[in-house]
Amino acid sequence: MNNNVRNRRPTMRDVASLAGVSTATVSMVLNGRNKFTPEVTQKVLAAIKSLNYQPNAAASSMVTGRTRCIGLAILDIRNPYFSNIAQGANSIAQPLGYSLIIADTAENPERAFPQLNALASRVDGLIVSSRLPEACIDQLVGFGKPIVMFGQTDRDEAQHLKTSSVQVNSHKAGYMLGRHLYETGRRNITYVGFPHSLWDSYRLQGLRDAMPTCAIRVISVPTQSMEAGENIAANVLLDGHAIDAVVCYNDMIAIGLMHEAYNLGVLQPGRIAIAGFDNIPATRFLTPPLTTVDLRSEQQGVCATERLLEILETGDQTITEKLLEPRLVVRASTANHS
Amino acid sequence: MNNNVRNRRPTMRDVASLAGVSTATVSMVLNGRNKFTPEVTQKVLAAIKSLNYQPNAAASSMVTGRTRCIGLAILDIRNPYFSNIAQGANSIAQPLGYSLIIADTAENPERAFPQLNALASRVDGLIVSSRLPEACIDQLVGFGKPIVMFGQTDRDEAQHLKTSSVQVNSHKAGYMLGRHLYETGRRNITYVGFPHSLWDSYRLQGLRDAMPTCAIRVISVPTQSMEAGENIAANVLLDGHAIDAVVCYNDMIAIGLMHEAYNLGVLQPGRIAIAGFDNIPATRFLTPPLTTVDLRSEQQGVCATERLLEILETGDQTITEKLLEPRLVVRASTANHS
DNA sequence: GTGAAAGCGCTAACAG
DNA sequence: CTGTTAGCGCTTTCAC
Repeated sequence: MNNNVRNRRPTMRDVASLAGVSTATVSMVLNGRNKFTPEVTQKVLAAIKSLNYQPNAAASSMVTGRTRCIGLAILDIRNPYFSNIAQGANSIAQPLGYSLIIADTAENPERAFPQLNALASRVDGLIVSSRLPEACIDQLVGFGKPIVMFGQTDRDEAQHLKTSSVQVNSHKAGYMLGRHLYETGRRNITYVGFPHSLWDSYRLQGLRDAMPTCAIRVISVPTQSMEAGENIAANVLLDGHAIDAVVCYNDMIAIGLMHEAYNLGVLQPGRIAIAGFDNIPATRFLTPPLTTVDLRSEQQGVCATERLLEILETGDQTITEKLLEPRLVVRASTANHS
Repeated sequence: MNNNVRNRRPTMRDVASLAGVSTATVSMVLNGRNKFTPEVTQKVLAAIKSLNYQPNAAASSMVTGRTRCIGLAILDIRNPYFSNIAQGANSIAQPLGYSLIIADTAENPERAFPQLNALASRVDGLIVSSRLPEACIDQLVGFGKPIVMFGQTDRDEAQHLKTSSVQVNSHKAGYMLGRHLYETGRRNITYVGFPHSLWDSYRLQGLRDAMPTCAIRVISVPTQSMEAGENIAANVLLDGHAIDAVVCYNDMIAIGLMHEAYNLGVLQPGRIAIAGFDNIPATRFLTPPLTTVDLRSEQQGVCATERLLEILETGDQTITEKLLEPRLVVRASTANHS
């Protein structure tokens, strides 16, 4: 009556009694602590196999205080920039036995906060990529779970950074693209911005600093999507402004804008340069291929996860800032045929 | 000494003693069970806020036996087909308070099994999209956690389905595309297949059935990526075969192939039709826009999650099959200018 | 080297 | 309507 298996999932106690050892032994065998006699180890393993025993993660978490889950809060999993981050994060987390819980906060922006709350209670630490209200970040920090942010620039009253961060130099990214356009003779630039993003103004400033003698016209779009680029194309290209280059906040917008520009028949190859940011995989396969600045999205995911796991494993709470260098990727969309 | 807060995170007991009630009351207030006097509710809420109390999800799971997490096993989060599935799943799970744990099994195929093991122990149920070895599926089923599969076709010895499933009619998808090509006068088709996928042969058979008098040449690629399409393009287009249409296993392959075809200069608009499957967002923005068959990826994610949550909430273990209808999306890449 | 036992924080009976 | 209490399954000292 004591090693019965009933209908419920087998527990460690079932394994222990079948193997004729104590639960402590089973636990230690599973976690590879002490060395036991091969005989005991064998018996335990055999019992586990025969019962098809699966440890209960919740019970383990409760006593260890660790879930071996990490949370990844991103804006939109369908955006390749974010799915690359997720991929990079997963490539680090998975081999170390950590699972990734992904929270897509765009789905329901007004519910982002409760969602992140729920997330925070299930994970050992968080990687936060979305642009969140400061109050939200403070609250998250208040949970006491380690957080690594992308592009963190906020500081507390004493100008201390609140969390470790990974960022790519947005100003430099804009500057590199600006230089390239300037050097290929472009002087009349329109920047299609996405002011909702933290990084928007840095990219624009980089552009400006690269071509200080040129005025840059700025037009904004409400979402970072191909549709937004498509919708804004006519405004950008057909309102009578002299233009020889359009820089978009990201590749998605650029793709939509470029597509619609050809649709409208206002774009002759080589006349108006088009460029974006991110270097999403599709950019290389467009006609013409799109010039862009690679923001190392996958590497961002890798670095953030490495840092978070380091905090988790070592307890080192030092606030670090990792800065990644952008890479200019010149393709035919900015070629100059004039 | 009894409502001290020490250094650790506050527990429900801290809240209870600060509010001057019992832990049961706190628990019930939080879970919205009984109606308490407004006074008690207020005190509890105030204590929670003042301590910044956050419930411990592991402890709750242990007693309820439910984690409110669901696992999503997909092949590659960077593939828009899969990220759309994830998006659809999230749109259902998130408002109901379920978190999504995403396992990208392509990262490390030989480790897929331990990874899914770890996943299974952390979730209430699984949605499995990747093509997994049958033994792996059996094992997953053996855990006793509800599973919903995409495109499940395996049956046990008695020809019973093992899990509920959501699928899109792949044969019909192929057939619709085949009809379209046939009706626009295409007779010499090359199919660029991805035989590793379960659905590959159904799509091909659908094509064949739509044009029974035409021989279809089949060429395979090893991965479902734009690079694979790019690499195979010369083989497909330059080996002397008469061709007037190329159908690819999916849009990614088609995008790569079409791009390289223009690069090679072998594609005059309207001469050779190109088409794919999935209707990923980028297809609409290509030059020319790509004809494809929409496989309702987001809807697949929605339906699978709805079914899984239904199983979880009602306990209804009936094995169901949900069949989604594909939609042909005709665009310029198959226009006939001859 | 191995077992006994004390909880981890929470929920859900059951009493009151 | 509210409090007491018994575990959920596991890890981890601490004895043996």
